[in-house]
Amino acid sequence: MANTPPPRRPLTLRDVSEASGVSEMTVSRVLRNRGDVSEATRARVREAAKKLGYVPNKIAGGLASSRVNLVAVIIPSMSNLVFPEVLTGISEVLDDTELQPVVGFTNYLPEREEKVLYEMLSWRPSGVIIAGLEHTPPARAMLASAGIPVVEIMDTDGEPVDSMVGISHRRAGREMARAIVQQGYKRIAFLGTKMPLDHRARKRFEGFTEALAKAGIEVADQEFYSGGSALAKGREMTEAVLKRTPDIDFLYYSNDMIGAGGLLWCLDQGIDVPGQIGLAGFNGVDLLEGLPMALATMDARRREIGRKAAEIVAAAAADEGADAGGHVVELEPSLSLGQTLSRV
Amino acid sequence: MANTPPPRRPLTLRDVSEASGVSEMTVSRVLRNRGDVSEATRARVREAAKKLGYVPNKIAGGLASSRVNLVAVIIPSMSNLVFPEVLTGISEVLDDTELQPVVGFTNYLPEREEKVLYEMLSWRPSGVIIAGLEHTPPARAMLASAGIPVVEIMDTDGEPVDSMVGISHRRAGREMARAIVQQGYKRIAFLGTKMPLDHRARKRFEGFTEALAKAGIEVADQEFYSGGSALAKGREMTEAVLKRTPDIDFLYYSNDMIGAGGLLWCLDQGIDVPGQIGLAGFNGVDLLEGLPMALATMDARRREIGRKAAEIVAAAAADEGADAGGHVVELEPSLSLGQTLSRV
DNA sequence: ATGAAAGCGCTAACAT
DNA sequence: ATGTTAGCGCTTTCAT
Repeated sequence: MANTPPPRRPLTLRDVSEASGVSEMTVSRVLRNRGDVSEATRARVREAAKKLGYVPNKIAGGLASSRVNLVAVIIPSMSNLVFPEVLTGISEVLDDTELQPVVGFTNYLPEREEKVLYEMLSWRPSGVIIAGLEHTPPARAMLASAGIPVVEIMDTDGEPVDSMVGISHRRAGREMARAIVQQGYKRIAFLGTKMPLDHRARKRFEGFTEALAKAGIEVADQEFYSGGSALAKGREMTEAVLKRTPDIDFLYYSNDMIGAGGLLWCLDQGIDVPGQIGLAGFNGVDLLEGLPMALATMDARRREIGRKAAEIVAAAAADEGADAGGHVVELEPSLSLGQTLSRV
Repeated sequence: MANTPPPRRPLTLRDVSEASGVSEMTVSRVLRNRGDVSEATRARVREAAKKLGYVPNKIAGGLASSRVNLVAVIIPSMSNLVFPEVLTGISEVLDDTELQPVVGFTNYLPEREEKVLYEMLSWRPSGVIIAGLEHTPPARAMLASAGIPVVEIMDTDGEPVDSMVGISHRRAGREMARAIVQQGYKRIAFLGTKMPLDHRARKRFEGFTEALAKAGIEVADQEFYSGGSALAKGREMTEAVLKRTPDIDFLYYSNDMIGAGGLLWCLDQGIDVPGQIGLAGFNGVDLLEGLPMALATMDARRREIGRKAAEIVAAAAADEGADAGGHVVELEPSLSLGQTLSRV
């Protein structure tokens, strides 16, 4: 058994062609399952390719065909639990296609987003999925003139460049406010991330205060954090708020993790939840099922957002231009009262 | 102000060359900051490129230079909390380089891993970072003959194809067992994921039982799960084990999430932790700081693993072959006793 | 069903 | 400091 010496130069179609005695063109056809090739030569080519350990060069293929099966996915970070879930949705859908996601992170910085987008576009991807509707003017320009499907995700409060898939965070905030008011809570505090650049959190907060205002209620106190362990922060912030404003009867958190921390703290303190104080979070992270009480929350439908966005890109890529784009998919965040918001 | 009509055909270097009256080659030099170009032409080229909205084509560039600044990252999934953290480490390091991570998911399936690897390699990346040391023979062969740095991560119990960065899970299991025995616990249960393909969990379990055996102790009960909300599963499993084997005095969980669920359940039941029953998890997810008690755990140093792996790839990519590869970095998982393992 | 020629958009290598 | 030429490895197009 002669062992093949490891090639220093990566193998090319030519190598397979020579090894199989079939023209490069036909080898290419076999390897891509295109065009008519007799079963006999098919087999010979396959065998040769396998024996050599040939791996096609998509760089060359992409250049020749001007078709690149990459989808650029641009998100703030991986630390925020929601984005891994969106990505899971995206890759579930793309797994059934030829498309491959390529992920870039912006760390919530507009300049970084611009740079990452530029880098991504230079790979000539088949589509772009990008978080949020707020981008720098150059970024918007790049998206608009890229000539590929662009799906802005997470948020639908604004004008998309092309398509958008998400929920209305303003509406989510309003609905939560209404539910809280309806249960008779009056002294309501808001606890969340500092949000200079977290547009979604800001919109939720705006919707929230707006709906409270309609009921003649103002946010009684608020507290913001950044960084650190969310569960621990939730405890700290809750303590701070209740020390400062003891008559608070409801705590609205901008995410479930800090909400869970707050809940644990309240229970530790022997506070009657939801009788004395009600709580609600945001996101519907099922990671948290199993807390002593089910936290009221609103499902942001992250996985579906990922799936829908990927479907739009995949459909457009398959159609090759037949698709006009401009899809708008607004999903409904579903409120779940859990056990911390319903004063039954 | 004449507005440029949106080009249907993507712009090429040639367009910039014509718009600026500078040769394609020099345009290329300017855009890549290579070679000597006078400040004057530099400015003209930059302006033309900007005005046109030119975005370079890396597909063509990659083919011409046979240099592709992508790093293939192959991991099981995004749902397991540890991988987003590894990715964060990787992208922290790569952000300071020309390299871009491209992520592929295997869902813990060896065949999928093989396929994803093949796809990735066909992009001719500058390096591969892949989770685990266990791969199918074809996958190993591809890695070995790819001619690029390969870093296998998470685990160091085995033989790497090239470099590896991780912790010894066997040792992690052993150390946890020793700590538990040292505190005088005797009736010890193991609770974890079903692990036909989770080699790391299996190795931890092996190390764990091995060290217990040395102390003359056998695992008194065990329980496995798959899928579902980890916190909730932790509760259920804990209840099941304690119902079945009431004299258990220690619960070792294969991850912190189920450990946290177990802890919450025990506290609900009024069980004296760690007096009556001790608990420990694995991973050191700081997500969980803020629980009623700090769960004993062992930090798997995920972020550092990501960073180290990325550094190895980045160094090799910079050196261009000067680097022989074959790096082995075994990090020490650090045990933290928390409040659930030290019977002070 | 198979092959030959041309060229995708860039960059390496060599002029000048 | 700038330009010219060739070609990266594949696919498209057109023959046969």
